Amino acid sequence: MADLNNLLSPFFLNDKEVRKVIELLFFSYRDFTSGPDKILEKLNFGRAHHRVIYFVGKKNHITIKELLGVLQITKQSLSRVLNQLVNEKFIIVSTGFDKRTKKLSLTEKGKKLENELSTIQINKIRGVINEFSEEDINGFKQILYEMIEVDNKKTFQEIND
Amino acid sequence: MADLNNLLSPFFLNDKEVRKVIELLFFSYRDFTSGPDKILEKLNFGRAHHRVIYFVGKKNHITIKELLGVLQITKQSLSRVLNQLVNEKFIIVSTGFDKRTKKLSLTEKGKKLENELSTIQINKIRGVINEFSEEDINGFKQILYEMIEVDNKKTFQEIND
DNA sequence: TAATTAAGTCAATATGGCTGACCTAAATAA
DNA sequence: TTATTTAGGTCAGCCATATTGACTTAATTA
Repeated sequence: MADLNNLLSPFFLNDKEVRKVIELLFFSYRDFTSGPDKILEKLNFGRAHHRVIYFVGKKNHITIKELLGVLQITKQSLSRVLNQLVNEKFIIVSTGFDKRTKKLSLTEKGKKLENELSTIQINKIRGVINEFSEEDINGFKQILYEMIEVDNKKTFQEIND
Repeated sequence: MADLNNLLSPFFLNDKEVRKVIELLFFSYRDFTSGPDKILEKLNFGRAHHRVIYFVGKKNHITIKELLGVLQITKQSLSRVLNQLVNEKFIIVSTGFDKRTKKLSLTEKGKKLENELSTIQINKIRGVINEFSEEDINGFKQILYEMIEVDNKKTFQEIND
């Protein structure tokens, strides 16, 4: 009977309940980014710098084009932020096999910052999901994944090859 | 034995897996806000306007101070956005019982826009969670809630009285 | 009456996006 | 081989959203 109920009409949240989810996303995402924001501020960096550092750390030798695909900003926007990171020696650039391309890597200084920023978010997530079951955590990840648009799901898969 | 395993050592995600969660949050939040962003653009509004409209819609007669508490921005930042919304007749202002305070409300025009924006996000969430069990959805909400800082949990509770 | 509170305003600054126009060098297709 | 496409860069200007600091007004509360 319990299964039947679920088969015939999936669990339904009314508008009021769905709005709570909207708010949970807003509040949780803001607090999720606030930790790194404080560290970045001291370096006169912003969240844009964090994203670049994160994804260069994620995929060593990532090209400008790939990075633009992940971040979905214009190259002019990326350029300003990336040049700062290169000038301040958080990132080094080398030439690819295809000599038109450039490969980005974190320097030791960059790795140190990446680690500092990511550790905050990793610990935050770990602290939270520690209290939940494997099923809850898998459900959480799956729901977030399904909220991503099709094209960006591909991007997510690609950076996790 | 299965329970014992869970009791002794809770389900553990290694750094690589937690990093996937970081990315899922980044991608999903970006796509979550992209729908409304397109509509707002036509009106020469941004996400800041959306937030104001959302929370005024959520709590009719909200005061400036309360709104500042929810949004956590400076009153100078709020002022610019709010004045635009008032000038363009999406929001009306009245005086509170305490005559120092102001009470904000959506006009019919404001309600229409609020509905248009929220419907996109409500449908998106509903479309996703439709595929999941009640347990998964509750887990999802609880995990998001636990990611919120203590003080902001209070704010979340307050706006949902 | 004095202090506090809610709200507003002026000015300057920083960040992070955008568009448009234009350029170079390298790879690839005709 | 020439033409086209691709990867990347750059200059200029614009807009949105946030900040800090200083100051004001009016109303409430101590």
